[in-house]
Amino acid sequence: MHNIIVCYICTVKLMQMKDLLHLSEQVCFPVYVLAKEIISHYKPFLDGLDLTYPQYLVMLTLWENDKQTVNELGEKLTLDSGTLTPLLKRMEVKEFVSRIRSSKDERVVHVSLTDKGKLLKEKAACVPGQLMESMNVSIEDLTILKNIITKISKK
Amino acid sequence: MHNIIVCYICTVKLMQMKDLLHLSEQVCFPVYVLAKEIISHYKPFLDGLDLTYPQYLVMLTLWENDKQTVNELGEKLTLDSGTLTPLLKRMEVKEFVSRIRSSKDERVVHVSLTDKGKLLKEKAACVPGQLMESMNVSIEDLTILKNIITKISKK
DNA sequence: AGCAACCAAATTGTGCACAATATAATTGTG
DNA sequence: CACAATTATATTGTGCACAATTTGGTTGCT
Repeated sequence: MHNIIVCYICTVKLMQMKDLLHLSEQVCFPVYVLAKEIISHYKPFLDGLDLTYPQYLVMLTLWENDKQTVNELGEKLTLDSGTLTPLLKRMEVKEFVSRIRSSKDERVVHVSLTDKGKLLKEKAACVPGQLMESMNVSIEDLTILKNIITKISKK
Repeated sequence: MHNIIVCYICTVKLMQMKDLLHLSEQVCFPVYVLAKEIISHYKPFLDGLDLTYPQYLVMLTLWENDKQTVNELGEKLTLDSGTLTPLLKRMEVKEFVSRIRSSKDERVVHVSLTDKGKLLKEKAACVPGQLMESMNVSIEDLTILKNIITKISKK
């Protein structure tokens, strides 16, 4: 832990103005690569559940709070209807969710878990643990990553 | 800086088993969102260059080292030919790159910058600075992020 | 030389991701 | 009550991203 901190401080202190232009390139690209890496680590476990990563995110959201509108899902996952509508239709074909248009306001579509979708939660329970093992990362590192992203993203 | 470090240590110490189980979701989802956020911050600047973010990555790679094979680009950017071939064809139509099949080994395609592609480097020089301003993030935070991702990704 | 491995790109197919637009329903205002 | 503004979802079009397969070329082995 201490070594990491010393490393941060040294890196920051040693940075010259010249490097400033270069730095943002070297930061944004690794984030983009890491996101793809993470999804590829999920893949073997999610394959067993017949879910893609974005579909898994929808299931996580619904397991936490069943019956949500497309809009609510989109806000929580930062996805628009152009992405969610076809994705949810594929999940409906697999019978993990049902899409029911509201009778009160017919513009609204409610997305709910089917029994099969609810049951899948048990099978998915081991995914986080398996993932952590597969990524082979320490809790400390993950926590640092989580905190720094939270700080940067909250803008 | 010191506050952040104290915060990490406290967070790690205070974590409960229940939180540990969901740590992967608390990290992986934010990474996925941050990657999308960064690309959306690039968009207004890259629109002015008539480049998408993955196309910009190809240009960065070629500006650093002109004339590379599809394979070399794919390794540096972690993209396969199914992604790169159509992407490079679109960049060829825009006349930023040329694709020339090797005469020595006709399986190999060399990708080079056109004059227009080389000239674009001047116009792109201000992108990193503009992006930093648009994201409104400190160099210290970016450095921490970069270091922790480098540590996690190198596996 | 002949032929099996191997290799580099391209192709095909599925699934996001998002901008722009369309459609239809609801709400607010005079 | 009419009607403009707003809202929620769907649709369309473009561009990745990656797995699986194909095509054609090269290399190594006997």
